[in-house]
Amino acid sequence: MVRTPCCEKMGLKKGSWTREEDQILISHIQRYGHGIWRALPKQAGLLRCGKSCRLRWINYLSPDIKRGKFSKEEEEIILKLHGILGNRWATIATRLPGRTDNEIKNFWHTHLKKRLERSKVINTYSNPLQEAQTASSARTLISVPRVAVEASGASSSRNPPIVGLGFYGVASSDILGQIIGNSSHSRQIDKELEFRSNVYMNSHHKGMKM
DNA sequence: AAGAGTACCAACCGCCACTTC
DNA sequence: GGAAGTGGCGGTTGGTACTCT
Repeated sequence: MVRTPCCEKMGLKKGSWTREEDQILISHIQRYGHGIWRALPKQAGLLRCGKSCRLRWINYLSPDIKRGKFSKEEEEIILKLHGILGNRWATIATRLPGRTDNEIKNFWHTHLKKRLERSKVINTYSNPLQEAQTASSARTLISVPRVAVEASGASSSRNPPIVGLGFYGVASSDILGQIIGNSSHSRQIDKELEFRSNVYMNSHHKGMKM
């Protein structure tokens, strides 16, 4: 299918947003709502493409957004959910009110990823045998269902097979088996992941209260 | 003081899923 | 059923601020 370009390149502004542009966007959305994003810039009198407006609003201008540093608790939630869900920033963001997928993604790449890598290195040096055993057992659990899922067409660039070690190995024998047998694969995998992250969040909150 | 290297984050791009006709 | 339009997502980039030498 041939797609029309997101925006006509001619005359549309790119790069950082100015205060004036922000104000125009905010007041337009407050007055009329965003409606169809692609039509919004023209209606609001902005020389931006709809996508750019949407991103700006969702990630920075929306009143629901919580700015500032991530708390320890938030960090922990991101780490755990990333272990379960992989790079599904949007799904992870739904568990962190006020945080956007972009913010979480940036935070992951600039802080948590490095920290995780560092701790991995430390663990490897401190206990290489255990590391090797863990990796090997993880492969055993993961390899079979992953191959099957891929062969069945359940994986895609949007929903790649999950490589996080969280619950995936546990899921391999029962639920994934059922999923592989069905036709609407990725949705079910999503639901499964959704469920598991909910389970985590519930247990996490219970744990926090204790 | 200044240049180089690094960290951070806002924004863009391309792709895919969903909806509408 | 399929083409076309739109929204949303994740990966990546580019600019700026900060730190180090």
